[in-house]
Amino acid sequence: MAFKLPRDFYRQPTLEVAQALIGKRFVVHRDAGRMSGRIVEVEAYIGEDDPACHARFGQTGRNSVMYGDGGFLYVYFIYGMYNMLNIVTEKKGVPAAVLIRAIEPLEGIQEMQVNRGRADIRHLCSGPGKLCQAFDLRVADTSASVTGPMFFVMDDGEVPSKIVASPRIGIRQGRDLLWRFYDGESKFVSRK
DNA sequence: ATAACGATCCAG
DNA sequence: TGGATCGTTATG
Repeated sequence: MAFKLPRDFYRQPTLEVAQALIGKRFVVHRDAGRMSGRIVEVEAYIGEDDPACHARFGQTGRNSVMYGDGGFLYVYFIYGMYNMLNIVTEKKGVPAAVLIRAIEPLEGIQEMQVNRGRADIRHLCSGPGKLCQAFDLRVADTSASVTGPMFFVMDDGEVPSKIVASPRIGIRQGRDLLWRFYDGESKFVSRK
């Protein structure tokens, strides 16, 4: 019954995609092996009018993938040392994405522990910078398809019992919007 | 050409 | 609670 989410899934309105991603399984296949985990926390960034979205200054060299079709990765570098994983949403021409903020590790935990330099499973992917380090996601992965053999998201039938909405974290503008969503039952979110 | 700052994390 | 650390963007 498990199936890979098709590109049409990501073409839906961003707020719908964001909430629907909670409980889904993010999978990465590399030569090193397979890693996966359950998405438990996300944030939506939508359009040039969203003051916290990277598209607020219009199309630039960094954010151009956000203007393309949904279902592709947007990984960017921030604070001089961290990467952030986003999945582009909406149809071509609408700049929007979902930031993956926290994941419950399921497969490839040993490799994640090596990549993170930490053993505690709760500290492997409980934050957007942490999960990129755990999965070894880099800016070079930007524009890769999230419906391909290397990166994809699975619906494996698990359904979160309750999804909580809150303001987005770490931004200065746009705090009035409740565009952060997380699994209220999960112990793997970045914070409550 | 330059300066300010950011969708963070960790140690102390 | 502050420091690390550097690419991106705006401004002159």
